[in-house]
Amino acid sequence: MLRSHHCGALNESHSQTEVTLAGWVQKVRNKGFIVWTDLRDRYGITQLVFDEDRSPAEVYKKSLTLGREDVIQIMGMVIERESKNPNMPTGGIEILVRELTVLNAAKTPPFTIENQTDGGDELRMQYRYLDLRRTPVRENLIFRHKVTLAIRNFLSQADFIDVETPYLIKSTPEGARDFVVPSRMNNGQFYALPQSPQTFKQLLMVAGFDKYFQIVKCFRDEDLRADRQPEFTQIDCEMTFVDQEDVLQQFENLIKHLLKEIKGIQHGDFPRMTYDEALQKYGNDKPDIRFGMNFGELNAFAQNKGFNIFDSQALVVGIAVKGGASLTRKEIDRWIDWVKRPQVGAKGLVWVKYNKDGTFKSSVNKFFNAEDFAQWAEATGAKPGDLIFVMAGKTHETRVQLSALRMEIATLMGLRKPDEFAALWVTDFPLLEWEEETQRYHAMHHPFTAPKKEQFKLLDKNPEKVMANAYDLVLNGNEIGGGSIRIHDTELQEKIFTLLGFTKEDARKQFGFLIDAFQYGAPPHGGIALGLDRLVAILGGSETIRDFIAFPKNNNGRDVMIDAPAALEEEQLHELFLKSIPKDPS
RNA sequence: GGUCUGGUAGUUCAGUUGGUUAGAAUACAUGCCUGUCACGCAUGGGGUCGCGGGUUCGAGUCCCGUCCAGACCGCCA
Repeated sequence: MLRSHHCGALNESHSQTEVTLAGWVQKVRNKGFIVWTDLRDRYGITQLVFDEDRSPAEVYKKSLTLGREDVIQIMGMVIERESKNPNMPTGGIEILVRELTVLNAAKTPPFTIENQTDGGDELRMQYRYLDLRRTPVRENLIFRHKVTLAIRNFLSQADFIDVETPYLIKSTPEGARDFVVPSRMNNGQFYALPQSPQTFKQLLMVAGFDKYFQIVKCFRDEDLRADRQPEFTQIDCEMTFVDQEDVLQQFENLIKHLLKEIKGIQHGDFPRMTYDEALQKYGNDKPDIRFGMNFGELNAFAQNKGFNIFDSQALVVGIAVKGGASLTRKEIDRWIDWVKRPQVGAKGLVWVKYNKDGTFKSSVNKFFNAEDFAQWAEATGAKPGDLIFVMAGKTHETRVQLSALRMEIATLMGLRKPDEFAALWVTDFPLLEWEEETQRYHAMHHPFTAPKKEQFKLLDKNPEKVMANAYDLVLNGNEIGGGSIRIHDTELQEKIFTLLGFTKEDARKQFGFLIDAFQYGAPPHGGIALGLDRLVAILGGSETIRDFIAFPKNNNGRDVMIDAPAALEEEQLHELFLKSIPKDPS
């Protein structure tokens, strides 16, 4: 052993014992006659003393050469400090060093290894192994470990079995773009990395495993965001002989358990909201319900009063901003500009100040009177002192735009508190969605999702009206999971494939194994997949999943540390039957 | 594919209307300092102002292009 204790272990009770420690030099404080060094490892920091009088001369001399992040080993005596530091666990003691070995000297790191580092994101990612030495980053990963462990324990106790499914599978046209892997042994053919183990977990149900889970990497070749990585981790689950209610109960219990175990929070029963209701009330199928600002539809009170912009639109809808009546004209104009940005795309924004004295002031005073505004206030829940923002336009588009405004205002007003948790289920999603671009239906969830039984007959006449037995789990305005009851009947599955525009041959080619399997006694089943990265980040009080991934990719899907992706050697391309792109002759 | 923001010392940033030798903090180096713990004090080194082109007597600053990074829209069954 290179050490007798770790760097967070020692306190006054160890006084006068001989110890051997090893770790990284966090900081050197040279006071002239005495040198203090903070020695760091995963567990903590212990102060070392090198003293002109008390230390061996050559040890003291060597201590003067120590630099940040050198890896050293020391032997010495635990002594009580003359001046103690009550802010650190080991602040009562220090080690009077008798022997010093530099195990590995370090170059000066490009940024400071401290809680508040001076390094920017890109640099930290490039030297991620240094960034990971920092306490907050390390703690995020330890936090992730705890969440993952709690999930495994919970699911295992609930009789779920962890089964691994393959990463080298087959590309399918539905859904996201696939990452593909060329096959050396099969000329011109490719594997695809799974976007999810969907079909495999269904086959495990056919195989009688009853309850399956896997904490598994999934891959999607789509553009990234703060909460989206090309490879991400799912808690993938499937259950046999269950209906929707069974799945919701099981995983509501999991999330409640995590909140209790990890955050010490007792969360009540999760509210349920249909997809339609979520859009109507929040303009969003993953609403953040921690603060009010519910939508108030104003068509009945705002149309046919001579304001043409409202009269000509399908929907007039508003929200109340608490205390917003005190906003200046300039501040309101900034919001109007904000919603007009191409990212939001609204045409404009009508505002009404509901003053503390009960009067109204608005950008549309000409067309509406106090009685009208009072009805608007009633519908949006505005109280004196609040501000009402109103948008009008096409129904869905306008709701989405107002939702963007609602979320932005809430964020800036500090209403999205990271230590407050509100989960809900969104249910009754449409089974299919009409896609203008390709002029065909596509599955809103995925092609294996079962329609609601009572709506089977609508499939032929009015497919877009059919609801699915699908559900999303939403936490603090983030979709952290989604699932469905699956189709387990060959005939129904084939019908859905047809609706999705597959020919019989295509369906056979893509999913023949599943169609076959369904003919050998497939039980009713359903499941859910939770995004682990997002879940951990939100529980940890952040919406940036990169902070909770050891080696994340950047905006462009690059790993800036190992510099991937990268070109291949000609020889390798040849072996994989891939033609290299000819070099530009110029 | 699109919108926006940024790129100046190892690092994080400031840099006015286009005008003298491009600054601060921190990091680094050297010296001083009898109990530091964000130690303090002094001194010093450190710059292809992302890259290319243009306007101008003169460009870190203005214009065009391009690369890189971040946030968002599209996309993500």
